[in-house]
Order: sequence, then C-alpha cells, then structure tokens
Amino acid sequence: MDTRTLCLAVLTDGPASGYEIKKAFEEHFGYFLDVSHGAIYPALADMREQGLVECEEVRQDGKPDKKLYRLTEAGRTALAEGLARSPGRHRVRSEFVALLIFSEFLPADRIRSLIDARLDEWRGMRELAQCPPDNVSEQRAGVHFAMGLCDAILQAGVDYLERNRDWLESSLQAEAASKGGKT
Amino acid sequence: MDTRTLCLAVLTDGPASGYEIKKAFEEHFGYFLDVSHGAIYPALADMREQGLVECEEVRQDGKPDKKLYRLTEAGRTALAEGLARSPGRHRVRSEFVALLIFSEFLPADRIRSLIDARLDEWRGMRELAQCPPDNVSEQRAGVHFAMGLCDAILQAGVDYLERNRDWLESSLQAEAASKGGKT
DNA sequence: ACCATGTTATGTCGGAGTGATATATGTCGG
DNA sequence: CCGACATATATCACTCCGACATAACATGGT
Repeated sequence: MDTRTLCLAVLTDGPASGYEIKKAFEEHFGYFLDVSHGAIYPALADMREQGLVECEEVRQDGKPDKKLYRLTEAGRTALAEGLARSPGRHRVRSEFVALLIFSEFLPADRIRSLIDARLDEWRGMRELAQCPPDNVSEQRAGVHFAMGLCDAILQAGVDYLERNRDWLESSLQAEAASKGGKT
Repeated sequence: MDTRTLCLAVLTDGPASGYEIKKAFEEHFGYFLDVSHGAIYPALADMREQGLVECEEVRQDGKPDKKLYRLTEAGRTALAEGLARSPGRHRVRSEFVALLIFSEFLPADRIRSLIDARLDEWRGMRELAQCPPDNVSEQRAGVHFAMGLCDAILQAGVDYLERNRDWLESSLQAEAASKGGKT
C-alpha cells in the first residue's frame, strides 16, 4: 500500500491537511504505521492534479494557513482499488534487534540505554493507543481490533524486556569474562 | 543501520556469499530483519572496492559458482563504526494493520484471508526461530535474547488474532447490517 | 523590545532500499 | 526432454525516509 492510498484512507474520516494526516498516524497507530511528511505532501499534490482530492486553502487564527484536502468520488474509487491491490504485508525492520544479536560487539551501557529507549518508546505508544475514546469516537470494530493487536504486541515486548534484561546483562558479562580469561 | 553494516555483521560468523547472507536473515530473524538481494549485492561489491571485504570465486558441484566474501580488518573496523552509529530503531510498517483499520471498506472474506495469512506467517516464523540449536551453535546470549523477544512478540500476535478474530467478524457484520438498515 | 524556542505548516532533494526483471547453472521428476 | 524449482548474481525504476529549507505565529525570558 503506497502513501497515496494511506492518505486517501485517512481522508475518509473528513477533510484534513497534510500535517493533520501525519499527526493522525503518529498519535494513534504510530507503532504500526508512519509516513514521513516528505512522502505525504508530494502524494497529496499528485492526487490533486489527478482529481483524487480537492484542495482548499484555509486561514487560521494564531496558526499559519493550511491546505485542507477533501476526498472526491474519483478518490474514493482509487482508495478502493488501492486497498484491494495491497497484499497486506506486515514488515518489521529492527536495528534494535540487530544490535541485540551482535551485542557482543557493544559496550554494556550501550545495550542498557538501547533497551531503556525501547521500553520508553513502547510504553509511550501503549498509552497513546489506549487513551483516545474521543478521537476514535465512532468505535469502529476494525479500529478497535487493530488497537488491541497493537497493545498486545507492545505489552509482550515490554514484558519480555523487563523480565529478561538482567539475565542478558549478566550473561553478556559472563561471556566477556570467559573470553577475556581464555585470551 | 545500513545494508553494508548488516552484511559485515553476518560475515563475522564466517565467509559467506550474497545468497547465503540473504538466507541467514530469512531463516533466523526474518521477522525482524530482511534485506533484499537487490541491496546486498551492490553493498558487497562496494565494500570489496573499499577493501572492507575480500572476495573469492568458488566452484561448486551441483550448483552454480558463488562468490565467497570474507571480512578484512578494515571491515571489522567499519562494522564497529556502523554498530556504534546506529540509533537502534525498531520500525514497523504494517499494511496488514492499515487494512484492519479500514476493514469496513473490505469484504468479509478478504479480512478472513488476511488474518489467515498473518497467522500462517507468524506461526511459521516462530517455528523457524525455535528449531535451530545447530545453526546458532555458539549460544551467544544476545542471539538467545533476541530470539526470545521475537518469539514473545510473535506469540502475542498469534494469540490475539486467534482469540479475537471471531469477535471482529461478527462486529463487522453487525456494523454492516445497521448501516444497511439505516440507509 | 528583542530574541530564543517551540508548534504549526508546507515544500524539496539526495540517498537508500524494495520489488521486478534478467540471466545463467544445475537438479529432479514426469 | 522439458518444465519446475533451487542456487547464484546483477541491474534498475520507483518509492520512501530523513535532512534541510522556509515561513507564520505564540510564548516566555532578559
């Protein structure tokens, strides 16, 4: 699924600016979906030229102007096609795990701060995903299901790191000692 | 962490060809790390020119020739730098979750097959990650820890899908019915 | 009054990586 | 003998991320 389809999907909830589309992903499903604004703005401009969205400039008080994008009928069709075309993959690229795998090449405090950072991130994401009954007011089943999955996976990650980080640290220490001892 | 560092890291386990490096990721940590061969081969060629790896062509019986790459001292230094430079992020891009969120726009059997596919994939990955005491013979603590994390997260995902898929299906059905009724 | 800092907002661009395509050698079963 | 499949390497168009640039406005410190 490309950035265009993702943007169209967000716009089914009502008109939004590029900035708001970015926020929507960050705030509610940041763990599973994020798109850089460097991809969003060109996508919106393209789709505007192709008539998939309409654009209206809006002046705001206390904030810079924004461009409100609104779905057209052609956009709705393109969205349906995009969703149908998507293979629905679930891809993870974790340099965190890569560093864990090769942790023997890293100092102990690096591992510690790496795990702390992940713990902070994942805990924060769980909170974000749990709080908003107002934003997800409609209580759509798909949204609820997706948030539950997000929470279950994050919890598993947090629990695992909390329970096993001490074991890792001492094992790493023991390995380093036996290696040093043999040399 | 870029493809180059990832390749160098795999080569610490001994010389390997591009094809074997790709396999190494797919087989053991496929859920968290995968690099397309379209990235691996150019990376190896670049690093060869820069002296980070050495290359030896090997004739094989019953298979096409391969190019065996071997880490150099400069490569080891570059690996250490690459690992130190990496912020250790953990990024997920799940079109699967995106489709769940917008499942109201999809037919019920599409959702079903989407969940089946994910369940198959995740179950398969758990098996792959659990089986190989021979490949991961060295029993390095970091590898063990990373595999445990992988398993914990995959298990959470599988459990959630198994326990809640029926609820999703009936909720989606109920929503569609009430929507159709109101129209 | 001024200025640093932060938020909202939009945009461009280089570099990196995916997925498709191409090519070739070799095995195995029908 | 041929198609299907695994092994093996390489290239390329397209997309996307992350960094950079720009700008309007708000807030709070000096």
